[in-house]
Amino acid sequence: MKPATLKDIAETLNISITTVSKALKDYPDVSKKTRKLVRETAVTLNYKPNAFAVNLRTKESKTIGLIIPEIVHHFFSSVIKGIISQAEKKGYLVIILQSNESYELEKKQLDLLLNKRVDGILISLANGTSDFKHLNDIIENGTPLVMFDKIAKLVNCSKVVIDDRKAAYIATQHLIDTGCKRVAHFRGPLLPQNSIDRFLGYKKALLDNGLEYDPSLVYTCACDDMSFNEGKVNAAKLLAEHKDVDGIFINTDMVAIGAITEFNKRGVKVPDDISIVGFSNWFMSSAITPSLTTIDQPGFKMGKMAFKQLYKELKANKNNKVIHPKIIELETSLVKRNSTK
Amino acid sequence: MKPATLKDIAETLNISITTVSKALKDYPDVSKKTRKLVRETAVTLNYKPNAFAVNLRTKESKTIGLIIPEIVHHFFSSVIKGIISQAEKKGYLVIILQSNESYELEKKQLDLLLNKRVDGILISLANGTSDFKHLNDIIENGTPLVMFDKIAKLVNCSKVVIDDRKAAYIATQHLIDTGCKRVAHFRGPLLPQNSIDRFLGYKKALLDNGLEYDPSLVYTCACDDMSFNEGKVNAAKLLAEHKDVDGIFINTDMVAIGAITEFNKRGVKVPDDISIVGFSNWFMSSAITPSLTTIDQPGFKMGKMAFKQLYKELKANKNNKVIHPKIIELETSLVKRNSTK
DNA sequence: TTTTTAATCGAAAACGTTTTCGTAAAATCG
DNA sequence: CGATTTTACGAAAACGTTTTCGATTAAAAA
Repeated sequence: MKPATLKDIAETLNISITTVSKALKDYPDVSKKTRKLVRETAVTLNYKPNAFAVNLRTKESKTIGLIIPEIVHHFFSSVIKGIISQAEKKGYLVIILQSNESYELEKKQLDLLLNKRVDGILISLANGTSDFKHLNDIIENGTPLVMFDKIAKLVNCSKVVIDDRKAAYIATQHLIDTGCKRVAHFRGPLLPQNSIDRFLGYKKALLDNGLEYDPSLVYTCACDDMSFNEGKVNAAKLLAEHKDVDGIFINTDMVAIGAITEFNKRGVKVPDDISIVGFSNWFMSSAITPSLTTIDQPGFKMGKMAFKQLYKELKANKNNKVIHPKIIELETSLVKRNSTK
Repeated sequence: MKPATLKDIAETLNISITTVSKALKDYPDVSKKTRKLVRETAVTLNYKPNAFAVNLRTKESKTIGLIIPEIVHHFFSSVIKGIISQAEKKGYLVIILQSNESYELEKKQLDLLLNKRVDGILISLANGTSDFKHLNDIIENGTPLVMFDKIAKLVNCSKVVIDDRKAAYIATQHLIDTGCKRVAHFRGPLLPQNSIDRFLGYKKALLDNGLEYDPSLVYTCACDDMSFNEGKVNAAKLLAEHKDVDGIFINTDMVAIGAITEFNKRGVKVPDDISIVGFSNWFMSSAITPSLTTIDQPGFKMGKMAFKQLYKELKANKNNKVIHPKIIELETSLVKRNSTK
C-alpha cells in the first residue's frame, strides 16, 4: 500500500517517467491525449507528488519559519493568524516556534529552522535579545528574513512595525488634552525597542507640552503572563507614592486593565480621579468598566504585511535578485473610550 | 557560496562520501581518527545535513501538522504552546493550520498536510464538521492522527479530552449546592461534542437533584469572537424572559464574563441575585469583579498529552506496529471564586 | 609461513522528482 | 518528392543522503 509514484503511472501506461512528469505539469511537448490519460491514471492511483523529492530537486520547501516570543498572547496570536492566512494564499506553510522571551532559545530555534531549510523566516525578537549576530548570520546565509513588531534597528533586513514613539506621543497628548497635569507611565521591559520607543514618545509629549518629566513617575513592568497583576501592583504603588498623578499612559492593555481593576477596588474613579490610556486595543478593553481608551495596534494586518514582504523576498531570492530591505510602517489609531475624559 | 555537502567534506579529506556519512553518525566501522577529522572539517565547512535529502531517504520529515479551529483563542493557544513545547523536546517541528470552524477548510488543510507528508497530525475539529470521511481516510492512509478537545467519537483514533459531561455536572451541582433553585444554561453550538456533553451534564445534574429541566432556560451561542457580546445579549434576554432564574452554568468563560458585565451594569447582584459558573478558567476570570467560579480546563497539558500520544504512534508506525487508539481523559477541577455563594 | 579475524573503507543503488538534451516520426513547405 | 520544421516522447543526470554489501589491509592466531 505504498503511495503511488510517477513510475507507477508510467508503468501502467507504458510510457516514460519523464512524459508523466511533464504531462502533470502541462508541458506543451506532450500531446493532449497522453496528458489526459496521465491525469486520469493519476487520480485512479491516488497519486500525490512526493514532497520530499520535490523539495530536494527544487531546493525549496514552500515552508517558512516563524519565531515569536510567546504564543499565548492576544496580539501575537493575531499576528500568527495574519501570517498563516496570507501564507496559505501563496501556498506556503508555517512552522511556528517560540522563544519564551529568551535569547538563548531564540538562537536555538533559529538554528532549527535553518537546519530544516525553510525558505524564509519571520521573527519577532525576545525581550532578552541584545546581540544580533545570529540574525546577521541568517542574512549572510541568504535566507530571507523579515522582522516584525519587536525588531532590531541594527539588523539590515525588512521590518514591519508601527511607530511606537508616535503612538505613545498621541496617547500621552490625549491625556494632556483632556486635562491631565501630571502623567505617569507604566513602561515595558528595558531592552525591546518598542517599549523604549513608547517611553520616549511619552517623555517627548510631556516636554512638548511644558510638563516636567519626572523619572519617579515611570514604573517598569515585565509585561509577561503576570501583566494583569503587575497592573494592580503598580497602581497600588503609584497611589502610595504619588497622590497627585491624574493620568497614566500604560504600555499594554492588560497591565492597564489590571490597574483599572485596582483603582475600581480602591474607589479611585477612572477617569475622574485618574485617566488611563492603554496600548494594543485588546478586545477586553471595550469590555471592562470603564472601557479603556487605547492605541489600536493592528496585529492581524502586521502578520499579513510581514508575510507579503517575505514573499517578495522569497521570489527575489529565487531569481537571484538582490533584496532591498524595506521598512513598512503600519498606521495606529487612538481609540477613545471611557477611561479618559 | 552553496551550503557544504558530504561530498565537499569527502573531497577535502580525500575519502569517500560513505565514510563521511558514517563518521558523522558515529558508525563503529570508521576509525576514531577519521571520525574526528570528519567532524572537524564538518564544522570548518559549516556543514548542515540537507534536510530535503534526509527526508527523501528516510521517508520522514520530523514534522507534524496541527489543525485548530481558531488560533486567536486563549484555550487553543495554550494547547498550541503545550504541543510545540513537547514536540521540540522530541525534535519535531509543528506546522499550524486553522480551519476557521469550517468543515470545507478543515478538509482542505488536511489535504495540504498530507501532501506535505507530515509524519503525523493533531486536530481539533471545526464546529461545522459532522462528516468524518476525511478523517477516516487519513487513518487508512496510515498517517498517525490524534484528536483533542473537539473530537468525533465515531473516528477510530486516539483522543485527548476532558470529561465535559462530568465537569458540567459538577459545575451545575455546585450551583445547586449553593442554593440555586432555577438554573439556566448558556450552551455552545449544536454540533461539537463538547458543547453537547456540557449540556447533558447540566441536564443530568438538574434531574438528579429533582429539579425540572426547562428547555426555555437553555440559550445557545456561537462562542466565536463575539462571545463576550453574546454573554451580554443572552444575559439581557434571560432577565427579560425569566425573572426567577438564580443561577447559570455558562459554556465558556468569555460568555460568562460578558454576562457578568451585563448584570453588573443592570444592577443585578452576582452572586446574590444570580450565581454564575463558567468553563475553561481563562485568566481574566480571576480578574473580573466578581471573580468567576469556573471549571479549569488544562489547555497546556492537553497539548502536551496530545503530542505525547502522537509521538508514541509515530514510533509504532515507523516500526510497522499496529496502533491501538487510546482515549486519554484529563482531570478538570472546579475553581470556586466569587460569582457563586 | 599460512590462515583467520578484525578493522577500515568505498562502490553503488536507492529515495522520487525535474529538466536538459537528443531523437524519431509526422506534418509542412517549396 | 526532398528538405525542413513541428510534434511527441524518452534517456539520463542531478539533487544529497543512507545503507548494504564487498573489498582491502593489517593484526592475530595457527
